[in-house]
Amino acid sequence: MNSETVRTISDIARLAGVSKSTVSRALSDSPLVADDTKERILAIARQHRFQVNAPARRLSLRQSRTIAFVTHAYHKDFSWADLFGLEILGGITRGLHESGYDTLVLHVDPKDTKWARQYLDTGRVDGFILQTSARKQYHVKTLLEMGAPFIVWGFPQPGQSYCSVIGDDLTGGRLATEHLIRAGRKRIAFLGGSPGEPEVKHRYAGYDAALRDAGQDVNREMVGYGDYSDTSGAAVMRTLLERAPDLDAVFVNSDLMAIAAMNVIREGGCCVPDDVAVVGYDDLSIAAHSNPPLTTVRQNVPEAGRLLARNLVEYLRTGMVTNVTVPVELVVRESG
Amino acid sequence: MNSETVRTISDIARLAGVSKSTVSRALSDSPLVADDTKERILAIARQHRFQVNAPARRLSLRQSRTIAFVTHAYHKDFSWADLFGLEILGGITRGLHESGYDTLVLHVDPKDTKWARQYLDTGRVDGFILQTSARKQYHVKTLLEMGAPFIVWGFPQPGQSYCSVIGDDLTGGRLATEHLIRAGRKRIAFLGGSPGEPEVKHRYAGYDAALRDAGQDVNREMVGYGDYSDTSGAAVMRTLLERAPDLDAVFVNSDLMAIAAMNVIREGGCCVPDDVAVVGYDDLSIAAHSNPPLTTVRQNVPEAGRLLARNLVEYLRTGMVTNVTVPVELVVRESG
DNA sequence: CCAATGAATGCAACCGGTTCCATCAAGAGG
DNA sequence: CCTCTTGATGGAACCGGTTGCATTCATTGG
Repeated sequence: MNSETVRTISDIARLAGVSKSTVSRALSDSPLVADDTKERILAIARQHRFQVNAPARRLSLRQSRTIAFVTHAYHKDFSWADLFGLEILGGITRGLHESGYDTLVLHVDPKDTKWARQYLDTGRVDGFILQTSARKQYHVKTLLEMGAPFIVWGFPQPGQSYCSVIGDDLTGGRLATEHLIRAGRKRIAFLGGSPGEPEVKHRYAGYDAALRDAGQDVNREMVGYGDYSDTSGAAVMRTLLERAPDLDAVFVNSDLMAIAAMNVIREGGCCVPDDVAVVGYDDLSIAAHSNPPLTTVRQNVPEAGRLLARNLVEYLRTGMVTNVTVPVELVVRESG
Repeated sequence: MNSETVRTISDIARLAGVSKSTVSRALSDSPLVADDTKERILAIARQHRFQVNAPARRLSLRQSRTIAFVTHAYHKDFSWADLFGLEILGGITRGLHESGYDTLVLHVDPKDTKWARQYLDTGRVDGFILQTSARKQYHVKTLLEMGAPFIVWGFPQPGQSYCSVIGDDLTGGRLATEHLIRAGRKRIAFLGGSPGEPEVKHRYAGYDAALRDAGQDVNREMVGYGDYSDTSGAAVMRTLLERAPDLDAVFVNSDLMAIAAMNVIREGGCCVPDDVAVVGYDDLSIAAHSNPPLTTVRQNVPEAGRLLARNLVEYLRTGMVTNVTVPVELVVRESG
């Protein structure tokens, strides 16, 4: 028995003395095959370490069982600014693997408009997971128009129907701000992500509500916006300190911006958290290892990734559109 | 002209009034097709935004034009300890994309032995890129035995023939150590990666050679080994400081361990670089943003990833085994 | 005892490409 | 003018699966 020659279901069929239809059915555990026949076929398959040919199955079934994780590097290459993407990717690969899907990494140029057709119409992937933030709405629009299956990390546009997973940003903003208020801070700044994003608006709303509840003023000059990256965090933090040198706390919309902000604060001769308390967002793995360790709002990013995967697969199977909000919690460390 | 109905080369053939053989040839720019016919066919294809079906082509050609990036997370999920993997992945996806290949992310359990057959024998991928460090040699052995095409980040085992890309670790160790010597350091410790790895041995050899050239002693108790992760870096740094409290510099085999080591040094009341100078390895993006910014040996990780991709593709095409050493350079920042 | 029923299996078409080989028309050479 | 070559194209098999439909055979009810 030379197992090298057993590559196709026809080979198995020959060995088992049945037709390839029966082998195909046995391998997919069809009830149409008698139990003893099935056993015999599976035994032969195991014995020869048979693996079904993926392209053939994909051609026949017209599905690839592969999902593309769509991202664009913040800079030319992947860098630590893409740490959020890395952590969510880990959850996605796990979730997809659990569902029998493979994960393709797609680095798209934000200006490119053809990537979706190139991967979907060719049958290379069955759907997309969007995490990229720049021009997200534009890409969503394109995908909706072409009827592509996809799921997004972020708030769905009102009036449009598609799958999404998002953190509870309102609660996140509130938790962070209330924590700072409880710690006795009186002049709490807000360093947001990209202005205009619903997520950022919700976090701001939580911040605003917490301040009002505590009877504190909301001060325009204590609010600034970046783009989640560390460099923007540093720049905006500098502006905030110029405009409001007496601020004693800042709620920052990402851990990376928070870490950069802490460096800026220290450069200015202030101490974290004694002079300025800092609360970040996401609770990436790096938050626990920053100096000082970062107090932050945990989104459980890997779990969010897993949900993105499972809900997209569910959508492919049933067409059910899910919009899930994952809970957030405050993780108190030393920065605020 | 309803472009929705144009999905296959047979559709194009009908529209162009030729056979599907001719369309297939025209699409792959075969010289067997007359130029005017080719033009006509390509025009129709463009007009209907035709894309060839990947599974069908893969089935026919028996190649998937997909490469798996094999990794295992350091911890349960991806974390900043996997930053090296993220940056090399960026280069890999770029290199593969340039060669017309897709990138699959494969999270393998280090104990699993079947992953290679599951992806290669099914025709889901054409080859593997190994970056994972735990049990690398074991996986290499398995892949060699099954004749799988692959390329490795790291030193090839002597006597075995397979593709690899690796940094110039000997020079790297020498550059780092010579820099510390020139800065007047007298008691330079070595905090290595996984003991036994050829890369680590070479870096140690460079360290050793530089010390000897400068007439300095090599001291056993000033040498320790971790596993590249930040946690191991912190632990080993603590041990080194216990064994040799008077050390005034340390050459660390990864940026993540170096950053963790700097925190440990500071905890002990010492100052970086005044009391203890630190030189890292890799020059990940995070090195420029640590506190203080890290002096480190740059490997140009994204470019290494790109080389891994291109050389594996080259191997698939020609069977040519390449073993490339990429140059390293010292990047002087503030930590040492 | 025979027809109807249903379970198990086989046949053949199909998924959408690639490519070997045959065919055919036009031009070259004798 | 006829054969030979050459270039362009078509026909059909093939890649390795899945599945609708036909077939076979044993069982069961009338």
